[in-house]
Amino acid sequence: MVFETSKANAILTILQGCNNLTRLQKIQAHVIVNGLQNHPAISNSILNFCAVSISGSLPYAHHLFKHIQNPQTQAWNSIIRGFAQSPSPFQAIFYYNRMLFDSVSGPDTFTFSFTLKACERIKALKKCEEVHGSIIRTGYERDVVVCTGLVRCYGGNGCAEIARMVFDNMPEKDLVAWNAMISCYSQAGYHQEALRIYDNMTNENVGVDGFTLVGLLSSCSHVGALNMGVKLHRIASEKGLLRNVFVGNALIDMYAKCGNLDGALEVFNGMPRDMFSWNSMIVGFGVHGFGDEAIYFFNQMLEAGVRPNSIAFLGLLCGCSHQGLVEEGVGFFHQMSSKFNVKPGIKHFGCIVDMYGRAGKLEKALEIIGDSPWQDDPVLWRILLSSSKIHKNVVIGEIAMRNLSQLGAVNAGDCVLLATIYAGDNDEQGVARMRKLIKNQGIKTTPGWSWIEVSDQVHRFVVDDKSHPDSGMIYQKLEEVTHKATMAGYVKDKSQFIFHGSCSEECLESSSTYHSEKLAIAFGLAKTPEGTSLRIVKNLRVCRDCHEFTKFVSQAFNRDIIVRDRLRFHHFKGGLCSCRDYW
DNA sequence: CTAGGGTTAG
Repeated sequence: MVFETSKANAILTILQGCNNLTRLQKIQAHVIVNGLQNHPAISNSILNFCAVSISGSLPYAHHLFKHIQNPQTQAWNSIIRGFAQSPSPFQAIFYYNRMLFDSVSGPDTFTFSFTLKACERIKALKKCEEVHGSIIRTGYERDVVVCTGLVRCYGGNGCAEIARMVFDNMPEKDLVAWNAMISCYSQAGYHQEALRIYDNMTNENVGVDGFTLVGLLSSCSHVGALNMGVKLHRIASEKGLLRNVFVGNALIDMYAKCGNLDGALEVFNGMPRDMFSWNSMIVGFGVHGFGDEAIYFFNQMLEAGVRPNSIAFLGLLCGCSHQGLVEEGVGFFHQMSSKFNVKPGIKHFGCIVDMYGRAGKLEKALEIIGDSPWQDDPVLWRILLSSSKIHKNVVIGEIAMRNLSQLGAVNAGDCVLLATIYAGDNDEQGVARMRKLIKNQGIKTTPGWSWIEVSDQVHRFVVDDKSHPDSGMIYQKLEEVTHKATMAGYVKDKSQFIFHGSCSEECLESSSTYHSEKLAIAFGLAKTPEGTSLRIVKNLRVCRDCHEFTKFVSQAFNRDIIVRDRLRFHHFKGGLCSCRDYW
């Protein structure tokens, strides 16, 4: 077929400036009048606009595509890309399959990129592996962009190790590829690995941008790596990235999660803000138990014209609950639906149950669960059990456990909580029953660990850890620390296994010796200058013995020790803890 | 002459 080149070129130019569908349809009429509807570049351009542009129309693109005879690779790419970024990415896979099996046009790097995006979004690991195979067969496995897509796709499907293998095999890596690897680790929870990638990166001289910093800062938040975070803050400042909201928000979160709310506030005050910025501040105050501040920031957010979403309320309610602001919390809870049109989710109900429970109103907490749509979920019952522990209430504790049991959801932590309640009631048989339950039912325990950051390195410890290179020194130091703490008044909880108030799942892992945070504390004391604060992050809740230990250590060594456990922050200072021994 | 990487909660 012969086309009139000058007319075709004119139409292509007009198409490039097209920004809405009505206009496109007028151009299309023009195309038909001139007999150019089968001109490849023109039909591709129209198709691409419809499939990809925000003002396009995917259903219309779908319609157009059906009428193309023998679509070329570019046309397939447009339709695959359109569906990959649409609410139904599986359609992209459908077109990819058709392209491979029914079409003479072969896939290229673009095809693979878009298809991988779709696999990532719908979590299609099998398809990802299959596409990976095709990439190797067609010889595209050396392409940086395609490999970056593979890294993300494997990472998003929970295969960080395979993502890393693809990454390591890339013949050349640019900044985007490095950033993808960092965010893959960070989102998969491999925070130490994410931070380690940064060291490799600096050796390779690829530079750093906002994306790099955001991924790294997110990992710093999770492991409480304040020193590293501060270093990244400095880099952001040098590179003029402090006005980048993504970077700013990641910094706010990092400071808040590392227990430095002043730092968070300082960043917050010096940047353009969006909903994330407000939420990070509110959540930050909330998890530290500063309800008044969370409420203040919530109101400021409203004044700034930002509509609160469910996360803002989560932070707000968490703060109210930990500070004991029951009336305020319940008020906000009702306003969620009545005033802000935010539907309370299970987590919000959890805050309310916790709020009443913590305040000692256990019957009211029980009533809330009964009125909630989540009686069949273990989460709320578990919170009730935890409240029963704080108030040593055997009756409600047993009700909570019975419900957990009926749901088949009893875990080791639950048994420990109830055993602790029994122990406080001097019910040795009750404790023995819980111990037996765990043993006979083979209930799984979560392995406990603690992180501590010393200079730029994050060190991780488990119970009775001997794997650290400085292990010998650490145990020696621990003896000294225990001795000094004892001189200050610490009495070791000698009972084996959750008697007389020990209450962490970590107590199940070992009948004696040292929980992970004691090792982290000893290491921190040995490796940091006198007077500096120690920051520890652990994945389980602190047990009574370690809590007492840390209080006396903070006094004996005159150190602030900030422990972030699974649920909240404990600021130890001068022999006292900010949780006032309620947790 | 169409690609790839970003923050809160969980």
